[in-house]
Amino acid sequence: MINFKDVFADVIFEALDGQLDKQKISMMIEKPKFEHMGDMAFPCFELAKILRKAPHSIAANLTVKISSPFFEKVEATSGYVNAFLEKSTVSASVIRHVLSEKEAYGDAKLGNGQAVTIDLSSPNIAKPFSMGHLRSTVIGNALALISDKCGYRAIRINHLGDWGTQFGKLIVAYKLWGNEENVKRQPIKELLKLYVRFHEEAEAAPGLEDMARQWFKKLEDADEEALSLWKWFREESLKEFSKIYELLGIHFDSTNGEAFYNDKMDRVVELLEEKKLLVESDGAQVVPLEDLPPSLIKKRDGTTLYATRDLAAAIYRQDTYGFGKSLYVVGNEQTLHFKQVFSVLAKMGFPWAAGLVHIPFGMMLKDGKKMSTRKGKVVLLEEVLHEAISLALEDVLKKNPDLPAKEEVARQVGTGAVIFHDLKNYRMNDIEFSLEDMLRFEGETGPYVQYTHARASSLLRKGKFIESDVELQIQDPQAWPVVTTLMAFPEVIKRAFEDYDPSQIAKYVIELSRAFNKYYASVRFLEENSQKHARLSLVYSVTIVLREGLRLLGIQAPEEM
RNA sequence: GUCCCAGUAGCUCAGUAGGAUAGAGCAACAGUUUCCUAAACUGUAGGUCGGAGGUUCGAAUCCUUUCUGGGACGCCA
Repeated sequence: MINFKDVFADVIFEALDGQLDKQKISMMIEKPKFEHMGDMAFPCFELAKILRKAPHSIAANLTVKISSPFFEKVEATSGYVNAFLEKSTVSASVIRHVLSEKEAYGDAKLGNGQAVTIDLSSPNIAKPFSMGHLRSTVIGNALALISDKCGYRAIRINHLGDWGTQFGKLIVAYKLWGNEENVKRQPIKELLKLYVRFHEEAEAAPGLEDMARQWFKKLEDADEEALSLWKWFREESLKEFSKIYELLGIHFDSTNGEAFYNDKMDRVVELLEEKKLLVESDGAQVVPLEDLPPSLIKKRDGTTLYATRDLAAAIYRQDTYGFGKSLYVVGNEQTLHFKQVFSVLAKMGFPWAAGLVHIPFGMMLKDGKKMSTRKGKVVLLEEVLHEAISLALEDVLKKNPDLPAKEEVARQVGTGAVIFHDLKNYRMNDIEFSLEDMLRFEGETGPYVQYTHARASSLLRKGKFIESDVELQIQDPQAWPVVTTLMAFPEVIKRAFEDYDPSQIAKYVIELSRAFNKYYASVRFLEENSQKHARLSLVYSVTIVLREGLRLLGIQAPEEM
């Protein structure tokens, strides 16, 4: 596809006679605010200083010198050179391109097949999968899909929270108040109940905390009873989590959690000692850092900490996957921790440390506050998903009772709503939990985009459109915003990858849907006339790009709903 | 106390490698279906871009300062 921005930059460059380099010109070109100002604009204010002339006269001057078969008109307006693309030529070029590339449209060759590991989801065993974990899961999954689209090879790692003192507490609570049947029936719910009860009772009986510490010690010493309880809790929890992952359509390449690195910690400490980076401080072993607080490697009692574990994990991942980039999709409250870990790895002399990136995100808040597992104040993701799916099913029954596979479509739409709701906003924003917002299917939502896709698909079906009908000469003026939006897709993908920001794709599919729905309202597609094939060719392009955009967010696009 | 993130319409948010008249959605109100999916579309109303300084031809966007909310600051992860 011709890059029309480059074309515009070229003609400006020539008209300017080398007074500004092409790169600079290209950066200055912007999209005008309003449609009546054309498709691309070049502001002349900066030139005014260099040329010592008024911007509007520079613009007028440039305008006269420009001519290109791709522009139907170029005009000078209040200091800008505004270019209007030759609609029929450009439309034909865009549609031809999308339809020949299909779902490969927008593929970028940034990664050259390089591996990128993505640390995502990472729920804690024996704790409910909360709305908070949803964020890491869907953002991470979208980044994985976007990375693949950009020529990387994404490796999804679910770094399970399957180790730590909480298991001591859990074992104590289970031995005191738990029973096997209840745990088997509803593992997470029951384990959470035990966990919450432990904290309640521990307030009055501090001895419980000591027992918990002892049991965790036993676990670390590979005590048989402790270990078998731990394994069992882990398995049951994982079974529960996999239901959610299945609903969301997410899979992992590795579920090696914290426990996996238990036997790899000593080596890290040795390495740090070899490189003379460890220093004693208040009885603990730390690595001092410039501009950052020191990183704690070993506690006073000789045991390791989470920093040690993350160091071990990073080294293991480099050895195993040879990643070029390694992304950690973890909440922004851990920003300092990752800065420290990355900085220690750099001090250790690993050149690949430059490829480590923390992808922080804002919290899911409830009544303006962080949700607390300990007090049992969490919203369970699985319940939200089921709620969303059953609401979607109600809508399907109401609006499209003859639809086959209603349950599957309801699943796609319900989960689509939940995922999209999370991805549509910039990830650093805190999100106030609102079931009502999450289950909304109208306006700027996942179902709105899915609905647009279904509508468009329906036109192709009813119009009996086939590949050989493709016709590129579209004439409707209302089609133009659709075409220009389609044209922007590859840029959006690149930007989303570079900023690690899936919300840009979410915003894009909304924009494309809006443009298409306006078009839809203005034209009768299935009328038999000379325009039918050209119109449906554009509709076909829209379905391809919407489906691909949604796919990159981890959302499916049903053909009917 | 130090550091990080955020503050834009009643609500949720776009817009932040400075540019033209600050945009959507929700909620409110008024419309659109003998017609391809009304989960849609059209219109009305709604703003001192937290405040104050500064840089600039030009600032929601950059700098300084201040207020508010959230978070992090060594033996939890």
